Amino acid sequence: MGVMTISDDMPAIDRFIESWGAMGSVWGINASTARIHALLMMNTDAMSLDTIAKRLRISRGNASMCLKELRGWGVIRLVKEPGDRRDYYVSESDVQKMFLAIVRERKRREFDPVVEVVEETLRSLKEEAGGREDEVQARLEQMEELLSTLKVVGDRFLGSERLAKSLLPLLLRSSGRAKQ
Amino acid sequence: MGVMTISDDMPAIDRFIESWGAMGSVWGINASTARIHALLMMNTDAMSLDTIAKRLRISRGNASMCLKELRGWGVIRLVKEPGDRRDYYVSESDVQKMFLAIVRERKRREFDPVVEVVEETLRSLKEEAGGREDEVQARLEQMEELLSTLKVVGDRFLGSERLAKSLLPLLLRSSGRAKQ
DNA sequence: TGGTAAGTTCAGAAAGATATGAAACATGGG
DNA sequence: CCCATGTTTCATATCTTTCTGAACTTACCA
Repeated sequence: MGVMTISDDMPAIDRFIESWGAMGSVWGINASTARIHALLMMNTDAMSLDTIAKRLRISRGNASMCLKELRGWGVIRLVKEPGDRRDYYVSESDVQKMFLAIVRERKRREFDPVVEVVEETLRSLKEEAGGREDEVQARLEQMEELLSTLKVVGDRFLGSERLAKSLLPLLLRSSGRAKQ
Repeated sequence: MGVMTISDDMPAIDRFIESWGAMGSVWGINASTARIHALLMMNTDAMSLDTIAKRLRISRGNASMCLKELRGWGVIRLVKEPGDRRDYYVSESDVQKMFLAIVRERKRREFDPVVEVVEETLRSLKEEAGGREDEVQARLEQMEELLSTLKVVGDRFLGSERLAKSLLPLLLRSSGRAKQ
């Protein structure tokens, strides 16, 4: 059940689902969640929880939690068919938007708080060390710089939908590698 | 013993070590490893495995493995004191360079292979779908675009020391799952 | 009402990641 | 050659994350 290995003789759609699952763990989303996401992206028609769970061979409970998470990221949407009590799900169609939504949210809740603490401790260390210990002071400053760079780039990049979207193709073009 | 919570009344240096440990898990390095790294960054003089393990209250075995990993990332260096059989370790002094070394290496061994499989499956899916199914085709193309953008941004970003200051660490977090 | 077909939650099982400590391995002197 | 000292490896323990399945809730309809 659940996650399987990717082999050549399975249908392309399944290979995609599994590889997207692996992709998920690269950017910090668990495999089941990413697999559901992949499945919905490849299905234009809405799917019920039950169908999804059966298709991916995961429990209904797990599917329910994953769908909740995906709803939380805003990358899927619930649709109701009239005269049917079931909840059906479709993927938002703008893939880049989805991607940004996830990255942004993860940054906000995982990256930002940690960086804040590190910065705070760096400040105390600098104070404490006063002017002494050149080498250490230099490293502290380098680290502060690194952190603030990370923060600024992150904020700039993720701050605005428009900026992010227009920035990406720009980088693409100037890299000299024609896309597609 | 080992990892502790960060509280105001502990010395700034320890607060830094612990917070850098947390930072580590944001970009996919386990806490012990990141803590050792922090300790070495804040110590200009070389430290032996034994001293490190005692200082951080972790086992010598664990310390040994973490040091090995850090050597693998190229962010610490082994130095020998004449007339002493012990191995001493010092951190490379350029923090940004270290950071880049880690991110670059993680990209190479975790991000690139996964992206490659996803791309391959996207290609087969496109072929398979032929011209039919507009909506799905459109999504496939969007995803290909997203992937190639990520790749290009990553390469460009990591290719040049100067540009290379962020984005990927935000995206790349492995939770340690996809080793080597 | 009671029955049923959903959806959600959550305690605990299973899987996975990390850490320990002791045994195996190395090496440099006497 | 053997001891002392230091390092690495690895089976096992611990801690964390993910998943399951059953209990619980809700909404509809006869």
